[in-house]
Amino acid sequence: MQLSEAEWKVMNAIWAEAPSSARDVLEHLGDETTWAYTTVKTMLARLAEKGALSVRKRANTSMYEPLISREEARRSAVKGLLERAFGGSFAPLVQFLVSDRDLSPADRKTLEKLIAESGDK
Amino acid sequence: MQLSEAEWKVMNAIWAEAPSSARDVLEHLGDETTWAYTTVKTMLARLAEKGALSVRKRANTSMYEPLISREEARRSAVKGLLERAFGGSFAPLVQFLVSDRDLSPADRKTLEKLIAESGDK
DNA sequence: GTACCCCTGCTACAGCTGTAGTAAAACATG
DNA sequence: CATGTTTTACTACAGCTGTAGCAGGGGTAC
Repeated sequence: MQLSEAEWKVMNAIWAEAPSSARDVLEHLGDETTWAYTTVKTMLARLAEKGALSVRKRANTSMYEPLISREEARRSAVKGLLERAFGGSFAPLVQFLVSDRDLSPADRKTLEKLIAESGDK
Repeated sequence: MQLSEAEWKVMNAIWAEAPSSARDVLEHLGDETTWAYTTVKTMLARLAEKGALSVRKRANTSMYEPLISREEARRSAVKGLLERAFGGSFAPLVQFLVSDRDLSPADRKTLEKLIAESGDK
């Protein structure tokens, strides 16, 4: 499942705390957006319609919960990036990450550490 | 500069060989798409308009060359992914990559090797 | 029970994206 | 040159995305 930018914002809010009402989402977004309440509602409706969220009425308010996990969504997103921009294979992406001049020494350190740990598993 | 899926396809063709005519691009795409010639033309025109390509007429045919590098485009794409899907920071992405269960042993090996090499520099 | 506020279900609408058609100019070729 | 082939410039149009308005139902506080 591919998510658009606005959809990611909403899903991020819901993964952070579920179930969430539209108002919860709006509040969670804080000053990350200047959306109207109804904009959030529209996004939630679209996400529910495409199967990313479930809706359940509690009193008169709809509560939303994720039907897809953050992991799944991330996997799709990474896969999409890989296909569009890196010829579909993994190595060029990693190559790019480690050689990107925007990568700070701290980031590089993080990378090394993570890899080392993953090797230990 | 963010590129859409179709734009990536065209840019990939042009990075592979520039300058390219619309027909060159279409041929380069091969069976990756079933686009009409005019679809390629439309994409090229849009990319030129948004400053990703330059156009120069050779005889009666327009030749296109990249104005942005693959590196730049990749950087933007990775940045976009990072922001939408990984809270904007690098570590979670790498964390995800190394722990992704879709990652083959070969990929993991690649990752380790690349990191090790980058450490050597 | 009326005035207010919140929530819901619709509808709207512009800009972007994918995909292409058409008309007309330019060229190639017998 | 007349005809077929390429190429170009322009236009089209549906679906997706971002962004929101409106009308009406329900609760709440007097």
